[in-house]
Amino acid sequence: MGRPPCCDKVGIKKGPWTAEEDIILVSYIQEHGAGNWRAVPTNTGEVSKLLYFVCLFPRSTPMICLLRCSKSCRLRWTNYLRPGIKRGNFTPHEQGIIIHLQALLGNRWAAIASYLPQRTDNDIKNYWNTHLKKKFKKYQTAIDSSMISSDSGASCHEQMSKGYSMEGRIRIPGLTASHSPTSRFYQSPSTYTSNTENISRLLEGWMWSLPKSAQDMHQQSTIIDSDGNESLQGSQAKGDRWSCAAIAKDDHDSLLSFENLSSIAWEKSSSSSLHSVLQGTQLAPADAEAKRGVADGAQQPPLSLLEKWLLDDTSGLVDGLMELPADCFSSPML
DNA sequence: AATGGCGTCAACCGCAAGGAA
DNA sequence: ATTCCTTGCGGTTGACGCCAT
Repeated sequence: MGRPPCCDKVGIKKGPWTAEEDIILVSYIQEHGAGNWRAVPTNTGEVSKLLYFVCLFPRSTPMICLLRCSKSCRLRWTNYLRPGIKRGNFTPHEQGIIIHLQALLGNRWAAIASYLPQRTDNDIKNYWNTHLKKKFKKYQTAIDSSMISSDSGASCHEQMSKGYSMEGRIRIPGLTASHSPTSRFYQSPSTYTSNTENISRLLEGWMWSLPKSAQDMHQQSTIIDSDGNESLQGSQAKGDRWSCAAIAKDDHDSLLSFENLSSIAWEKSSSSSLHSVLQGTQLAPADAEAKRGVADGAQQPPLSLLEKWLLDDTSGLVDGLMELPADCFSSPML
């Protein structure tokens, strides 16, 4: 119980991870797979030596083990380095899911994250705390002040969930229709199984200081986001510290061969949660149809009130309130 | 230009659950 | 049955960047 023993040792580093540490960790996981985190800090010395040997580390880099506790290694992997993680702004649809599930599940971020496999629970938690919670409170206040005489038995949160649920949704036994995830957001875990984007992104940082011809050989791994912008994220921004002169292509390719690693990682991380949620789920015909629509890239249903509101923060609460479902203001007391 | 306030998010902490020995 | 270890989870913190003054 309690903290892993390594965290009590003197010399354990804290604070932001460096690019060197990320590379050591990723290389280690490529070799040994994710898990057995306790062994990571002590066993990464060999990885460090290898990276030094193939000139991926500058000559000045000391050959050391990761000076991180096992827990820190695990978190760094699951929240940042793991393949398949989507970073950047949350889409209105993702926001809608989060608000909807938060209303249902409370602050069970891991459960909520299981409906958004590309997002980590930490990401969702942060996003809720920094963006959505405030928006929601603002909205709640506006509603509360407008429905003094309405049904007081249900909270505004519940009322919103009710309103939000008026559109077709997956029905999951044990969950009411209003509390089910929206089918159009569901993606098969297989979508992420072979996603090595994060790792490639990380490793690409190694190439920054290579001659242009060498960089061109790996140009295809440049990340292009949904808006078509090329991007380099996270630790990669620190990549300019690398002074490696050249890397034999074979060495590089071997380090880039993360297919096995990512498959293992995703078999473990994505199949369990998402499948367990949906296991035993019987889709109503309409919902099954909706799910097929996702696969076909079909037109999405109209945005709910809440989604509209999220899309336009300045749209004015009064307008939004006018669009609330009728039952949101109905009161059995009247 | 300096600085103070605020927002964001990566990382840490403490606890609990589950499994192996 | 108990202990120990690993992993997962949610709350919190602190560093950093942006912006207004």
